[in-house]
Amino acid sequence: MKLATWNVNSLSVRLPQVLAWLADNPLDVLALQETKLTDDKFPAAELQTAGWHATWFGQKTYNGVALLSRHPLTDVVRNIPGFADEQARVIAATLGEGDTRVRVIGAYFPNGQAPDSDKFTYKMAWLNALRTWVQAELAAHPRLVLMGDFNITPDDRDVHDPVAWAGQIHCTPEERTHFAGLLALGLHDAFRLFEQAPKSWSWWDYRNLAFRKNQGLRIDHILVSDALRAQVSACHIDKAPRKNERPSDHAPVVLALSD
DNA sequence: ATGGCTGGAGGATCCAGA
Repeated sequence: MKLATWNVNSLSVRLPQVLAWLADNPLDVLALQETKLTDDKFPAAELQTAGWHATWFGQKTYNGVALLSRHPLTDVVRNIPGFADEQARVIAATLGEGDTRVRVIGAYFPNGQAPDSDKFTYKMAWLNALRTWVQAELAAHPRLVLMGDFNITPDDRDVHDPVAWAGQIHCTPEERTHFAGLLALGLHDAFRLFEQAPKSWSWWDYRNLAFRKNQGLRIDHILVSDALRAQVSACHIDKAPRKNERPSDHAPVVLALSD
């Protein structure tokens, strides 16, 4: 079974690239972030033609998340229950049935803009709500994957220039403490279960030739629960779509689970 | 060059992203 997450920075712009990438990279489930589409504009028909089930949750201009799946998805939850939020950032669903079913949560974590901003305060509140809810989800669904654009670098290995980024958004101690708090629930950063090349990023700024110079951050993550950890056989970042014409600024992260 | 692309909204620039 293969799962992936990809912040596409507008699904209407990137749908052809998503379909092309999926044709070359067979998956069971893909979590999308920043679809930037209201629900009536979601390209369900095109995806269905390509053989994908989908569930989606979006809004105008900003945010928006979706799950694409080769198999039906059930028990869909949109956003964090009990956390009033104008912004469409979370979609969860269950794949399969019986003892091998997997709960999948796709999330677009708040950016936070700057550590002294109101948006950072919102990011902290959102992260608190997320942790409480994920803890409950884990209790109900031990086989769980939490993946998406976390907008957090877990540590300095995930930052191309840790000195310049020290204390900046994505790299503050507060954000990293929240990331560690998710791991403390019994989740594992799948990428770090394996030896990885140094300077592995999932995002590169559009400006400054950042991709060509490989100046980026690792902010897109796949966390797997204790119950799934033994089945994780690979996790990698696929840089190929970042080389496309008119690319997303994020690359997909891919997880393989053995049967 | 001290925020240098990109997408969306709207119809010129501005907001937001990370």
